[in-house]
Amino acid sequence: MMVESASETIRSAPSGQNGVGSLSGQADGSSGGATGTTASGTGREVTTGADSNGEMSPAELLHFQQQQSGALGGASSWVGVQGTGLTGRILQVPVSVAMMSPQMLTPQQMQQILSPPQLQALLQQQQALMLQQLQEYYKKQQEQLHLQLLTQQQAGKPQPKEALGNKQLAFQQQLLQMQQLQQQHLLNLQRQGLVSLQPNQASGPLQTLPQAAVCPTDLPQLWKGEGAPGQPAEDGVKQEGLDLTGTATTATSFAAPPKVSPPLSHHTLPNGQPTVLTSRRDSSSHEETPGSHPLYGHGECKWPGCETLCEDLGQFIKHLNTEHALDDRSTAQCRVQMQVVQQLEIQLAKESERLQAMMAHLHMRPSEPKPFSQPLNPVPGSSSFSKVTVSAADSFPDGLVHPPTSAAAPVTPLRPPGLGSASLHGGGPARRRSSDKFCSPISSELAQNHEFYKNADVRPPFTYASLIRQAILETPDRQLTLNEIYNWFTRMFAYFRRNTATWKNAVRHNLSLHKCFVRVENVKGAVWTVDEREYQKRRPPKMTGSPTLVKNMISGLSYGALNASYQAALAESSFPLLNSPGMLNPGSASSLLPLSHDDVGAPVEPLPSNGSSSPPRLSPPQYSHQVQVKEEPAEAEEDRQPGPPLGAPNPSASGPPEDRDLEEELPGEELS
DNA sequence: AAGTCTGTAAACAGCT
DNA sequence: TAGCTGTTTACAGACT
Repeated sequence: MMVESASETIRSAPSGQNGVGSLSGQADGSSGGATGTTASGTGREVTTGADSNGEMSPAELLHFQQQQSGALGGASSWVGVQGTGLTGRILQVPVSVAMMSPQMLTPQQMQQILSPPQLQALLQQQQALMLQQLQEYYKKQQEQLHLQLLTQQQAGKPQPKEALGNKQLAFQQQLLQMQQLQQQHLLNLQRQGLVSLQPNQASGPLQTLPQAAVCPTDLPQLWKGEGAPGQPAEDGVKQEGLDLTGTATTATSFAAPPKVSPPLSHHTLPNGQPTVLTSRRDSSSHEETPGSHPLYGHGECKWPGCETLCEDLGQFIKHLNTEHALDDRSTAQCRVQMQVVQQLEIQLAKESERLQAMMAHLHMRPSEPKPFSQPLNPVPGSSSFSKVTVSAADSFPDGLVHPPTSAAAPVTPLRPPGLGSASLHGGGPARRRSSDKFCSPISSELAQNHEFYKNADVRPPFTYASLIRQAILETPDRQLTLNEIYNWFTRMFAYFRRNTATWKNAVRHNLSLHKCFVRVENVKGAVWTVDEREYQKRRPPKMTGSPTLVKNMISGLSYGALNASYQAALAESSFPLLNSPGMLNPGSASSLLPLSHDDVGAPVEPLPSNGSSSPPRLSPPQYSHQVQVKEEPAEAEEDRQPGPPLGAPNPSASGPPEDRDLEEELPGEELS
């Protein structure tokens, strides 16, 4: 497994022609990360560690193991947990993505398969799940504590306050140890598969654990508060002005930690359970309405370990004042809750920070920030590619690394295996870009990740030809001047706001080189249009003739990438010329109109309104009919000369006889 | 191994 | 003359 860091790879990159050719290797190398522990191994490790401590009761151990196994249970468990309504706060990563758990795929595969947004969503989901399990566990522990305390009181054997405090202290220690183990497990989960940590980071999480969790030795300090250790915190509570019987004070406000946590991107729910890293929390279950109470929801008391059913708010208030009045028990429970919240906040802050670093490392490796306003420095000699990388975080006011807009959306474009993360790092010629060899439609990808590419210095995983075509097709007239193409590139992709000499030359080169780009002289001067026939034609290998490609497709499907856009692409791929006006109107300018699968879901304007070029779309039956119609001999195919100096570009409308083969193979090709 | 595709660089010509 | 536009050639790397 390669653990070579990205930066090291860049430095060691051979100074080839462009100095970028090696970056694809860098991407692969960085994807592995310092992992090597299987999920099951991690779980065993944690469980064993807890057991060896000897401070976990059998019941607790069993429960903990259940929690662990639930977390390690693989894809079905994940989905199952979500489906059970255990919480609505878990990010809804698509099932297909969730299925790609570390138990099923290698880290490299995960990185290659998952797009940046998917990867982030997956990470967040794991975090959320683990935190949630932690909370669930704490909740159960609090219930036990509650019952324990209740039993003691009902037994008529009131223990001295000190004894009670000591018992709680021990329990607190136990909880914290459990939490540390849980954190270990969480971190291991994160480390083992999805991301690669820098070597100096590899040992970081565990080292930071003691910081994240309150050391048991610190507990007396916490418990001491403003009183003596073990002393019930009643005095302290009163001094803190806490009114446990009040209705306005939440546990959260009470639990404001003495050590202020860093700014967090989370919210703490009224019951003290923080949501994780997202605003997608389920507001339905804990929603605070004007007539509600933070501790009251779903007809029951949300006091930790209580869950007493109350018909209405009034009954709940009564219940709250009677059952949860200011006494030792409530105070102790409050303390526990405070600890829980504090620990979770600390942990969340650390995990959030780590996540940011991970995302930055994986997608927008931070380096010298270069605002877009900075003069571009075209380096004729080329290696500017790998020299400059703008941190995407700089592009966002909140400093967070913003994934593509489809980050957690159920529909995300598949980042095909092999494409990997090469393009993510903006390095090197990303050949075999997705729109050409895989199913991901460029327009769909762009539509979904528009904001991402617009702001992040990430090289789009498409060929120049695909991008040029997309640029042209996005315009109402389906034609652009060279300068307008330039503008589209810079407008749509932050990446192209630099290296102007390089990519502009490439654009010109592609325009001239590919027959699919037709230069048309019109009143505006020279504009470039797309000959869809040529564009489709130029794209081997065909699906029908490439078992390897078929295999790739199947494997791609098996990875659960059958998302909506993909299905749309598949659907349209069955009728690749379905939208081809040229099929309907041979001889017109229609062959320059958008029609390929790439336009699925594209923000493409409706067909031009300038008359002849806006025929209605064909239905599948029509397509089959048009296949025959289009075989009409063409005279203009070879004619790449600019069309008549009219507004309507009309290069070749129907192809030469050899296009028959093309037509027959197109459906399959569309899949590629 | 050969062919193809793609990206990059560069030279060159024509035009404004 | 400089800059832009467009064409062409060459080369390298990845992929089929």
